Amino acid sequence: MPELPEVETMRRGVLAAVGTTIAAVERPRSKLQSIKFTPDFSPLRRRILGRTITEIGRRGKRVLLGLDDRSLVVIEPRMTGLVLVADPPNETHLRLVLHLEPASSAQAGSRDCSRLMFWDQRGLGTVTWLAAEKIDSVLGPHRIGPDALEISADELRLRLRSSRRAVKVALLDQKIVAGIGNLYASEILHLAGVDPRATCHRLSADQWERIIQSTRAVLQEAIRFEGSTLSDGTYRNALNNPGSYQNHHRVYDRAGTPCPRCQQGEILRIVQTQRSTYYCPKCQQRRGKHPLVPAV
DNA sequence: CATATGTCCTGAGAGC
DNA sequence: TGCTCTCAGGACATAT
Repeated sequence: MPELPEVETMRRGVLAAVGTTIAAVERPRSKLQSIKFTPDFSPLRRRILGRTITEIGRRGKRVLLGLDDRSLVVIEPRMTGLVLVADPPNETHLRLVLHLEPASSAQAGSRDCSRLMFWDQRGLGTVTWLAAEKIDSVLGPHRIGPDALEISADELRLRLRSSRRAVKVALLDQKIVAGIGNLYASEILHLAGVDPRATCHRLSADQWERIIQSTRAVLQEAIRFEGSTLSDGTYRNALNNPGSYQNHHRVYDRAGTPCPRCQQGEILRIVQTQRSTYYCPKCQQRRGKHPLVPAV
C-alpha cells in the first residue's frame, strides 16, 4: 500500500536514527523466502556495517538511508512493507534488522533508537545498497519523475500534454510524477472534479491547475493523519500505530455511498488498466460545469 | 473462488 | 513501413 503519505510518515518516524552507527545487520531466520536484497544479503551487510546514518530521505515511494561514505540504502516497501523502530506486528514477516548505536556519547540516552527494521508481509519489497556513483542511474530524474508535492502544474502538463492515456492512469506513472498510487489518484481527481477517464491531452490548463492543487491538498492532509490504514490493517507508522486518513477518504473503496461533495450521485467503482478507480459521475465530468475546489 | 495499495517485464495492437 | 505509445497479462508472495 504505501504511497507518498505513508512513506513520508515512515521517514519522519525513523529520523531518530540519524547520527547512529550500524553495529549489526540481521536477517531474521524464517521459513519464508527472503525478500530481494541488492546486492545479496551478505555483501550488502558487509557494505553497511559500521557506517553512520547521516540523513534519512525519501524518493517517491522509497525510504533512503544516507550513509557517511555517501552510499545509500534504498528501502522500497511496495505492497505491504513497513519501516519500523518499534516492535513489528509479528516476527514471522520481519525481514531485516539494523542494530544501531549512538555515534557519540553526547547522543546516548537522549532519543532512543536502537533498532531500525523492515517488515513485509507479502515480501514483494526490496532493500538495495547503492554506491555513491550509482545513485543517479537508479534514482535519477530519467528513472523517477519529480515529487508529487513539488511538481508544478506547468511541469505536469508539459509531461502529459501529448499523452493519450486516461489521466488517472497517467498519475500512477512514477516516471511522470513520483509518489501517487492507486488510492490517492482517485482521491485527488475527486477533489479536483476531473473525470478519471479523461484523456490527458484534452485537459485544460485550468484542469491541470486543479489537479495540482488537489494533489498537494490530499497528500499533505494524508501526511497530517499519518497515512491510510485500510481494512486489512497492514499499514502502520514507524511506531507500529495505524494511520487515520482512511476516515477521511471521499471515494476510495466507497462504491455505492453518496458523494460527500454533491450529495447527488453514488460513488462508482470502475476498472482502469486492471485496477480499481472510484469517482462521482455527477461532479467529475469531462464536459460541463466544473465544481469549485473546496478548502480541505 | 476473487480480492488487494507496487513494480518490472514481454508482447500484441493501435495510431500517427 | 517504421516508430511510438498504450495496455493486457504474468510474475513476484501472502493473507483474507
